[in-house]
Amino acid sequence: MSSIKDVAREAQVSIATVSRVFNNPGVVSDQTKTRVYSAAEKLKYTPNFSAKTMRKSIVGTIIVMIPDISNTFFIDIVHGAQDYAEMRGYNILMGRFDILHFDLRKYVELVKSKAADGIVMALGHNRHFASVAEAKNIPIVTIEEKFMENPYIYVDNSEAINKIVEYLISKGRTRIGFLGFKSEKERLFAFKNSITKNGLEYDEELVKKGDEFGEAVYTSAREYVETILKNGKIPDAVVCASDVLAAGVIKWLIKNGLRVPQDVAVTGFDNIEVAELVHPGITTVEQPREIMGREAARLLINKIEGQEVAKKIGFRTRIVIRDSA
Amino acid sequence: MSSIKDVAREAQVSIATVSRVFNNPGVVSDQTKTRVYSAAEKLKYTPNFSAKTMRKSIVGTIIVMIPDISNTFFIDIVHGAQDYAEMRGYNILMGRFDILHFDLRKYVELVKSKAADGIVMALGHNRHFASVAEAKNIPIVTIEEKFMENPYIYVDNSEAINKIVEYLISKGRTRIGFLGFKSEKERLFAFKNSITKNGLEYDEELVKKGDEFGEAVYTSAREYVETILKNGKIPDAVVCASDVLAAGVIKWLIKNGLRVPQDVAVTGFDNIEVAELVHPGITTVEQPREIMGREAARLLINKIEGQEVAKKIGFRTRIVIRDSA
DNA sequence: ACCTCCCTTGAAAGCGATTACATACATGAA
DNA sequence: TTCATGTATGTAATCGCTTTCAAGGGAGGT
Repeated sequence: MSSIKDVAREAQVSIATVSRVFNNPGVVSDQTKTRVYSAAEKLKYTPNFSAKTMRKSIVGTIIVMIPDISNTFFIDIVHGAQDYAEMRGYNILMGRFDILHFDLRKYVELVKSKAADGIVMALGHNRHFASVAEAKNIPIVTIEEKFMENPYIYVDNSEAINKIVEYLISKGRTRIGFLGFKSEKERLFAFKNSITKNGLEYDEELVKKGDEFGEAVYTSAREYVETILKNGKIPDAVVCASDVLAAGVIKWLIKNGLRVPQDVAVTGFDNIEVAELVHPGITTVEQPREIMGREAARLLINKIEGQEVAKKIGFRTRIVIRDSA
Repeated sequence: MSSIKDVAREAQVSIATVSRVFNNPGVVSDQTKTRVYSAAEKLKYTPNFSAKTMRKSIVGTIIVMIPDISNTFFIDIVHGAQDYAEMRGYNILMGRFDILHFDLRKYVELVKSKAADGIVMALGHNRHFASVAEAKNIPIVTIEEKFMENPYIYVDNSEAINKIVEYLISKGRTRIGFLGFKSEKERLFAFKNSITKNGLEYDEELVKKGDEFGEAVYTSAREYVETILKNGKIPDAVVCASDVLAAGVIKWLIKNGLRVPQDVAVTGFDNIEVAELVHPGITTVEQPREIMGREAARLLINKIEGQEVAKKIGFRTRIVIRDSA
């Protein structure tokens, strides 16, 4: 690889001039610029990234961390962040964390060693990770999670659940069940509130806290269906805290001879691809995932570049009506 | 941020010694080591990444490029690559490309500027991108795609399709249709071969080349179903080149009153989450995605580190039988 | 003709590390 | 005691680039 020195020699100018041609072309004469450009082209010169960032305080790379699950929900967030980051001239370093044994230190280290400038954490429903003392003083933005004093992006889960419940009620459903997550309380809480607020009875037996990730999700859905079948108390609608859960519930209801939505309406949450693909299509809540990713990246980059940023940014959700409810 | 110089001063040693403590601790005395460690701790010293890589020839970052679509297929590949890369001390820089207007240059530039060491491209079925002259002489490994003279990872599509076809035949299906991709010929070709080889008639009217990505996939599936319905020639089985296509076909068949698999069996390809989630579950072909990602990373890192690597590595597929066929 | 001022360019310091080479000291062999 | 050897550490060059400071030279003003 040829360096700035080689180009300088080839163009018969100093290395300072070569540097200027690429970083501050305005100050150098046209004639010199031409010479430098053609020398650079001839030698296939590409400025060395490390050398450059060693002199600058900003690297131009941000880390986006998502849980170690394959879920398009998180991918959209990454995409959104990436689009925005690219616009601002930043690259994305993919971080990944094990939802149960989460070690943030590695990534904090990456930022401290100036391999990256900051971190976006898309946490979903993970409440397991501990605070990391080292994580102080490095730029972090989280999504759907508050982490220390850092800015975060969130959606109004209560409002979303309430919208879903009221939609079901407007369709004449009165015995509404809920399948949520073990480690996420907000949606269940919102569900309970919404049910009582609307004058319905909150029935513990129609409510279950399932698993959030991996194969266990399917199992949770199946168990939920088996339970209500065994209890003989069949709800006329089930609100699920994710589309994957909803798809599972639909599948097992149908397998057991129930019709969706005629016998039981089912709603999801997230509006990922699955919601469109299954039959019947899932009525669900859409969160602006790409935009949330963008905004997280925006906050982070602004923070990295020393600007004041908002403490938090909230987004509203939107109900997507399909055939399942 | 404190630098090696600060630590040296604090520990009353030279910077060379500090560097040795972190890179080659064997040669420095225990006493000195202790002094340096505590000085480093006190000053919260973290070695600067750029400064380090400026002296080394290897950066420790590889780029993994996947199409700009949300598909768990590619995510698993990234995960596999990431696991392996981490083991070897490398980070993953997420690349992303627009499946239609693909510009490799940006990422090639990243490698040339030594922001990363090499590229893994998971191409799926994209045949659109042009060769990039600049991409010569940089370490690249592709998945499911041959790109210039670079090593690649592949699966035996013909064998997979043949296995699926023969499975269907063994279940008594004789009028088998195919829904493939516009830009991928291999699977269609394999299908045609398999059909004739097994003494069945290859019927153009039961074959369609659909879209591969995004919303257009659903449309392709719907159009396929509409076409066969309109023609009045209903196959008793449909082989689809992806699970998403298969899910779409199942959905539209059911909507039109046909039963899956009783009236029409449907098979997919990939074994992504969707195959498990929909009802009926999709019988499909599984590719070892994570392992493919791992192997790609392994080849790439070996190449980066100057070892000889295989020209290509093939994987066999496995049929996953569910209810749709 | 002389002095400013601006435009362009070069020289050199410095970013934070690694590492080849040199040096100092202790140890054991002769 | 002397010398060779090995161990621990320091000195300084170097990686490739940015940036400050200085300087050369032409243009314009007086």
